Amino acid sequence: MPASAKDGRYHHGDLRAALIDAAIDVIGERGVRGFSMAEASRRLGVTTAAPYRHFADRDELLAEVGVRALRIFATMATAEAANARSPEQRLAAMARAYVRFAAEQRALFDALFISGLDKSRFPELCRAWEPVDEMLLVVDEICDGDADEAKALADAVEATAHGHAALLRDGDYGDGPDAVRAAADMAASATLALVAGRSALRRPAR
Amino acid sequence: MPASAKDGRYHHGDLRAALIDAAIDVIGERGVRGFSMAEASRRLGVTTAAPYRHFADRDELLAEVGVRALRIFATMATAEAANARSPEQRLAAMARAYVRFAAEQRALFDALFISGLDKSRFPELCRAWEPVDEMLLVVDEICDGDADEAKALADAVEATAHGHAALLRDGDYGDGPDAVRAAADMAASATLALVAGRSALRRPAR
DNA sequence: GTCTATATCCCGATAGAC
DNA sequence: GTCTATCGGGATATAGAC
Repeated sequence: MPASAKDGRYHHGDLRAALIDAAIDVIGERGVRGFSMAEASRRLGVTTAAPYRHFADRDELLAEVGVRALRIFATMATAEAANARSPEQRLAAMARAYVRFAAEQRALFDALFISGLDKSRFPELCRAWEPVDEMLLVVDEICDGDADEAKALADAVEATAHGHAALLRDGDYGDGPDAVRAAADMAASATLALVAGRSALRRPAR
Repeated sequence: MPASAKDGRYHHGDLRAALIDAAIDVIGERGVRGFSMAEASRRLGVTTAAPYRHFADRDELLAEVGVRALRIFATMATAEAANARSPEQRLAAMARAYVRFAAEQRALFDALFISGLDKSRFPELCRAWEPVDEMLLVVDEICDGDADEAKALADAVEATAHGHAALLRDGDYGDGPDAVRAAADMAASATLALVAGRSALRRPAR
């Protein structure tokens, strides 16, 4: 991460950081599509040109929001997994956290997944996935010894968690806390089902 | 594909239908974010105000694209499932079709899932899901008699298929035909794993 | 009832002054 | 680093031609 602005001599000590915060606020209130550089600038009392001294374009700011999103998700997942007794339960807890993250940090989830951002443009954002990948290494304990199966299980669990989170975000499960709980439960039990049926992951599927 | 626009002058034969086609073309070439009413109008040789005689706003046109998307997906899934011998294989074929749809009909998938469209605003679009839901009723044959398990399995399979499709679209599995094949295989085998481990779907996940 | 012409407002982005 | 000024473009609204 490039160093942010120095201590505050100007209107904003750290416009760069303030823009990231403002972006999250705006996305939270109006959605990613309602977010604009202009709106963020307005909230911070700077002109619409000011952000471009810190971010090449709108997407670069969104990517920075994405980096923060992944940090927060990793924190949530770690906390959720802390109480789990078995590797299977840890995996299920991660899936649950994925869904809760989509619901509780909607702005961050949206920046990451429905902003239309081309993530490959931002190496920093790619690197931000690493902690998540590392957490998924629990699969090694589950599949002990079988690396192919472990890899397949990790992929399946990630996709399943993502699917539940995305469909929840899309309104497929309804709205409100009940929908979130339901989606989290579904993701967790689907994860356990994948673990239980994991021998099917290695066979050619056709 | 309906008749294209003559450039210029007089009344368009069926601007409404032409706009839907044009929208799909533009999204295919420039992505959902690159799509605008203005661009579609330009391609059809009408003024930027003309589309608003047929669609209240940009989202209403996107929703219409979404309706077509679901029709085409249902066709693809039906075709893919036609050769399957068992209910399990039909379910896996549907998951495979979901992923292939995301890859082969990127414009339609994007209109549906990464346009940021609020689908609940469009009842017609909600209704367009029905054929998909009906196809998922194969789960009843798999879980025979156990309605709760069948419901849980259908939800899990849909989320898993969606997750693989979304992550493929996001570039997580790389690009090109190999990535598509890999993602489709993963979705299919994950589906079979869910079937195999489905007894875990009913138990409280925590 | 369909489209053109026009006009307003907002946004992304850039250039150059302080 | 930020501001002023500015360009190009897109989303709509309205008025009027056919």
